[in-house]
Amino acid sequence: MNDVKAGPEEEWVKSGEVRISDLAAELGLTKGTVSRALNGYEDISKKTRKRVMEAATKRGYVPTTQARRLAMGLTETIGLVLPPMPSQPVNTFISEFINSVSAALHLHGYDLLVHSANSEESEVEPYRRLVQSRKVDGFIIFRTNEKDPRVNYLLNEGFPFVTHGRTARMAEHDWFDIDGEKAFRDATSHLIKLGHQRIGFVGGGREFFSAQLRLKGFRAMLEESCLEKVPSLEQPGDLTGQGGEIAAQNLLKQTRPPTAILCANDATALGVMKAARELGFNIPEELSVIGYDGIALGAYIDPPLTTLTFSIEESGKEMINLLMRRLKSPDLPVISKLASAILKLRGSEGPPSSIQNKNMENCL
Amino acid sequence: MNDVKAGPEEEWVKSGEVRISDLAAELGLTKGTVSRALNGYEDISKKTRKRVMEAATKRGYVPTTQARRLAMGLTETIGLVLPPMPSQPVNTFISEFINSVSAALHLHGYDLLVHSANSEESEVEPYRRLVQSRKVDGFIIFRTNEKDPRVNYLLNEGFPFVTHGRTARMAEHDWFDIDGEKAFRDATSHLIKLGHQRIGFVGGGREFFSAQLRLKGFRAMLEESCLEKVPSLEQPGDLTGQGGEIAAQNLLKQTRPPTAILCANDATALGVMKAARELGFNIPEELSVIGYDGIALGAYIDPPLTTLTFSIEESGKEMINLLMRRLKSPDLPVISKLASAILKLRGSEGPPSSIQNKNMENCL
DNA sequence: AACAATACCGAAACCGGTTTCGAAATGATT
DNA sequence: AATCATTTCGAAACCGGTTTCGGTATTGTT
Repeated sequence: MNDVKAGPEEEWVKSGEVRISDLAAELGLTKGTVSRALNGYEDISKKTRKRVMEAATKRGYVPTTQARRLAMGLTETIGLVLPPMPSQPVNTFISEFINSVSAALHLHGYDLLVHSANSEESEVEPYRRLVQSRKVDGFIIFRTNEKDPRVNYLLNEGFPFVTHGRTARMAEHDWFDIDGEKAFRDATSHLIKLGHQRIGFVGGGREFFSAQLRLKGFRAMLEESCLEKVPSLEQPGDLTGQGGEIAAQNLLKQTRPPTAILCANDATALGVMKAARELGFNIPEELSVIGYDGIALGAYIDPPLTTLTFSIEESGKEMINLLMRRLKSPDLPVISKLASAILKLRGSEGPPSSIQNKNMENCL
Repeated sequence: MNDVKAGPEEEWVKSGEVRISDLAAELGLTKGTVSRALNGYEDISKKTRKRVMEAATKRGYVPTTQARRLAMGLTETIGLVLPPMPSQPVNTFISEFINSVSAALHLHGYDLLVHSANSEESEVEPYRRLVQSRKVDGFIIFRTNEKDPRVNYLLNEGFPFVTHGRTARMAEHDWFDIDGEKAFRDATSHLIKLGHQRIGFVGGGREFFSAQLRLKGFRAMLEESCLEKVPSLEQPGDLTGQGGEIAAQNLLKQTRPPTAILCANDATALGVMKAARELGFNIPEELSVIGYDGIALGAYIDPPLTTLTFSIEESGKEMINLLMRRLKSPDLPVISKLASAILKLRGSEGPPSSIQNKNMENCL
């Protein structure tokens, strides 16, 4: 039933074994002619074109990618270098991102080359290798740092790329980003409206530009609402669960702990929630927690994690659009796209238990 | 400081712009000779070899991958097709897996091509395309089904691949797998030793072979321990959080609900825990829950999820070993590797509240 | 019917490497 | 010094396509 019934006379052609020269010989044409016929050149008569195309589909001819690419001088491949992963908690973002980028590239006939970075060598080394060996035509870069060596290298090389996230040199390259500043203004505003006056913030490392922008949004909304900025309520983190735990301990052991904590991402938020539980804080009654990333599993914990979420699929699509444009016309001016995150209320936040009433009407 | 100080006389050579013919001309050799010198052929004098290699490093020569591959008739690329992802909960496995596979491939000089499958076309279509266009030399396949069309296609085609997970035709192809049967025997045994007598099981879809094996291990240990097999305690799932919720409701609303639930994976377990909370079951006092996958973030929920875990990094490494062996010698007999999972106790299981004492000593 | 314009295809170069084969140069042997 | 074996490299084919250029064959013009 599953047999490959290959009779003795029936020649079984494994797919992909027919070359363009075979086709040409079979048709009594030269491979140049066959190539032009298949690629829609105008100097081929309708009759021959039809003959060629029929023979091609009949014989199952598919051009060998390597040869085509060599001849045309392009790789039709985009590189994506994974950051070294010391088994970070919630990397669901990465797989979804890869998926969407890959799908978007496929629509343009491009392939995705995923490369891993080992932590022993310089961050730009993988990029250098891929550029020098001409394995890719461009790069997708994510998790940008403010001063990003990868960006510096590629800009210097004049090599096409687009980043997910802004950098110090964002005026010089195409980028896509989520408006984290606005997102955290929104989240902060939401907490303030609930009655919170002491709000903690757990950031990412200073190196992550996006984490800085989130902090900026947080501060801006505090100021706008006439809440004093308390330095001890701003804790650094590292975008991991463990970092969240440590930061939360620093926040909650204070004599006047915050009634709410904003976290630079969901992994951090999970760590914060864990620490809070261990210190006896009920969420959300005694402590509100809000994350950022919208990881699906935040909906399965108790209480479900309120978070700022955005469409990864759309991110991938947009980035590929930017990159394809750049590949087509390398000299076009730099453009960028800023998408917004939305606050997804799931239950880990609420009004503070002790409502410290204070005149919140106006700043004056 | 970051300037590229390119004096007027200093020619700035963008990396990768020097071809083998340039090198040859510069050295007064032919490109054939240069090629052999660089590739360690024995018919090159030490003197010229040294001369060539020095010039190569000095000029920063790196062979163009496309040309090399075309000439050598191989792609040095392995394909990995991502399953269509309707934004599943806990896909942290995938990104870690990609990372480890990519790193392992890199050691062998291979690249990883990640392709996405859209759900509208047949499951094998992406594989067919990659094979026909000769973009890859082999495949990594994961999440196998018992009757797997991808495996059928590739076996039929005689195309190299290795699977993560067994299939009905596992005698015909190389595979790597975690011994899920043993893992679930262990987990079941652990629960029984804790005193549980009514243990529920939430499986994966029938199509996932691995889920079937886990069920098998569960049943085997029940029988070995003389516990009766209660059909209503075995619920189907789909390896998602939502599936876990539904299954848990079916289990916990029974007149005699189980005191423990084994889940085919962690995503399912999260759904089970959510449903249990909503139905008022305390974990682990009134209900023990055990998952499978060892996702890092299971440690951050309350209670931390006890789970069966294994090294994804090792999985990737082993699979690449199998695949490289196959590529080198296509006619070697099929081999496989079975690794074992370990039970990671984190706190979501414990003795049942009402210890239904029954003679557990021996089966007689 | 002679000539120009157009349609169509073959021939060949090319992309940038690798590999085979043979010839020249060198060294060893007698 | 003549012969043979080795070492070393050049020449050329090849991988499988694409693209340019030029030459027929065909059509259109007067």
